[in-house]
Amino acid sequence: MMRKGKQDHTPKPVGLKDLARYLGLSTATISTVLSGAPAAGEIPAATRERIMAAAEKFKYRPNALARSLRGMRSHTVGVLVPEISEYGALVLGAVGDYLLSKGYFFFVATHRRKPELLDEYPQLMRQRSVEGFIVIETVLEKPLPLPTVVISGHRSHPGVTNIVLNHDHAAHLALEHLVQLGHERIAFIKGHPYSPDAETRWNSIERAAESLGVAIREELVVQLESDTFSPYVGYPLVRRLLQRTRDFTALFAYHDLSAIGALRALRDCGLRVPEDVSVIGFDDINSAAFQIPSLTTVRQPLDKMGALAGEILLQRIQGGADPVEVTVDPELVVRESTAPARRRIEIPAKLETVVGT
Amino acid sequence: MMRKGKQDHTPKPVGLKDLARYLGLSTATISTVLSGAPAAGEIPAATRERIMAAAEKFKYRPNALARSLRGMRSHTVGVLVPEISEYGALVLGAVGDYLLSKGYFFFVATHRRKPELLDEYPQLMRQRSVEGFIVIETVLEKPLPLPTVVISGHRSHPGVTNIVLNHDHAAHLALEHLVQLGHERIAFIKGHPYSPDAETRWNSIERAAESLGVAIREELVVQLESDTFSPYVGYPLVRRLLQRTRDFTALFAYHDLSAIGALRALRDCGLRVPEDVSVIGFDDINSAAFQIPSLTTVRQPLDKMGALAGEILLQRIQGGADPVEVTVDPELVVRESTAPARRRIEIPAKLETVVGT
DNA sequence: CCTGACTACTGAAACGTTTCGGCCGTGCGG
DNA sequence: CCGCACGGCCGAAACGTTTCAGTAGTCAGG
Repeated sequence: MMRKGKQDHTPKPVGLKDLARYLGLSTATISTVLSGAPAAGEIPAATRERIMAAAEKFKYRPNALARSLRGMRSHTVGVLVPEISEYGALVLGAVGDYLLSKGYFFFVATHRRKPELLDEYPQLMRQRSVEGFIVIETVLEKPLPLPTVVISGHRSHPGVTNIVLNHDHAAHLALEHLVQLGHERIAFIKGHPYSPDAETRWNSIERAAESLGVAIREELVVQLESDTFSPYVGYPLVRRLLQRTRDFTALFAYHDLSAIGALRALRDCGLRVPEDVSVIGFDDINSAAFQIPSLTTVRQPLDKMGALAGEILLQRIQGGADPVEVTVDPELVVRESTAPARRRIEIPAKLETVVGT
Repeated sequence: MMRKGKQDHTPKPVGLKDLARYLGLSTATISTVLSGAPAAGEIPAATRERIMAAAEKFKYRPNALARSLRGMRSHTVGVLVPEISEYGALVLGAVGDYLLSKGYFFFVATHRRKPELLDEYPQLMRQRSVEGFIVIETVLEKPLPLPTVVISGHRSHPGVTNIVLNHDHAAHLALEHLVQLGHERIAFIKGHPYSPDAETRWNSIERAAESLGVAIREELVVQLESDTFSPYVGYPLVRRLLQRTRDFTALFAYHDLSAIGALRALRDCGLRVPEDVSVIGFDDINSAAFQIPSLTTVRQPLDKMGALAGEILLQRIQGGADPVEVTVDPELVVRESTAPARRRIEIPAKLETVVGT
């Protein structure tokens, strides 16, 4: 079914001039009153009310473009995100709610990790007069030309505020949990080389491991490569790991996403979680709780981080405080995918196959 | 750590006037050339190149606000979405990619299903001169004052284009699959009363059921109520259902989300999927494939729907074709959560309890 | 030498606000 | 009756573009 052509073009919206003509006043006066400028105090209440009433009557809506052009304040910020994953969605939602509540709108651009897009979008946004940037899960090669708040970015630049998780704390929470359950041989999934969090978190894990007396064994560490943002990221990796060795009782994944893929890979290889292998994830995305078994994980307060990013950015835009780094704390969420380590069975080599079946 | 005050304010960007002064030309000429207006043909190549070179040299970037104000074209659209769920994220990503590729930017607002926000945001967006709206998964009470494309909205309004799944086809695919596996007693999770898709889909299910000779039993139908967008939506519902009766061999959920919750509820009640109960979802969100068991589902081509919405909206903005409804086709994705129905065990009533244990 | 056509531009208005300096009229003190 | 202060409002510029109607200058044709 089809309609033809353009429908009735919206009737030209009423502007300040129309009101001025109607009221027999100048646009200056009306603008002063309606925009609540301080000078509005000099206008007698009677006139003010006349103006209000007329504005109401004709449903006057100020044109934001003109206002921004004149005032050099656009009340708009740009949000840069690699893609809208479940992680990104949570942060984006929180950022958006905060900004909207403060009268700011925002442009979103997904740069898909392409350097040329990551270059271009901020430029385009600046042409559109955004007042600042929020950058999610993205490595910034150089600082942007406006106030910027980066979530999980991990790169110091002059003029950008980083919001980061306390990874030392996070790594410690997770490993401590495993150690308390008696795990000693722990496998790890490291993050993608391009993931800003990956390196930081890995360093934290190394530190935590050392302080807890856990050995990190080369042969039990695998690294994410593939670029999809489905749980499939973890799957082939863990399959390959299991082909090499099954000599571990716990797996600490980079992600909930990769942990979920790992769950599946373990099961497909005949291993039970958590009886044979404990799995712990990271992030606490919505679906983590609804895996079978439900996923033990380290929660990042993504909503808080998003709201915080919005708050700090607006502060900075208004020329306020200008923190270089803000740290938020993780939380360990224990569910079903972790359990006491299976007893290390000391078996004479010749019996091993028997027990293995 | 803190820095003080506002840092070096971005140096005033160069404008047309600056170029004009530098080149000894008028802003009119420069604008004509740089914006590629048809009249640029009248300017000799030598001058054109001089202008280009200067623009390049001073990194001239036209101010989009001024351009929009003058030209009454903002190259911006507004996107309205209840919240950024996994469903919304996929659509939003696709919409965004399409729009960005065509030089459009977009504002996103999450109305959280609050009527007052749903009223207010379109107004605010119009003040910001958006040229049209894309509305996702939202019931529109009245048409918006600009070209509008609605995804999964199901409400006819003059001037709005609906993009909808072929629900008849979808319902038929799903039920046919179950019937072919021998299922006769099928439980259903109906959508929330406020979900635009819910009613349409339910009607389709009724039609499909009739044409396939499947009886829909009142006592096997439950309806979503809660408003979270985690898989938890399905959980308590299915628990309650199971308390009433276990006399069904398959469950057709409204959602993948609710299906995932159902998986968990079934397992918690000691039922195996798919051996005891087959489960089929809807949407095919990313995590559907990575449940254990992986979820059989009816896929909605969300990315396609998003891109389509963008495409149609831009067409309409340019005064082009104006379809009232566009239908896209679902696809059945068979995974592990469905299997042949367990044999109906004909039991004398007196033995029932025994068998039940 | 005048006319007209063409080339290569320019001037200025317009888009819808905000804002600052100024202006007019009234009332009061002197 | 004059001057001044003040209340109440207005004019116009400015924000950075686009675009339309010109207009100087050149050149060919008559």
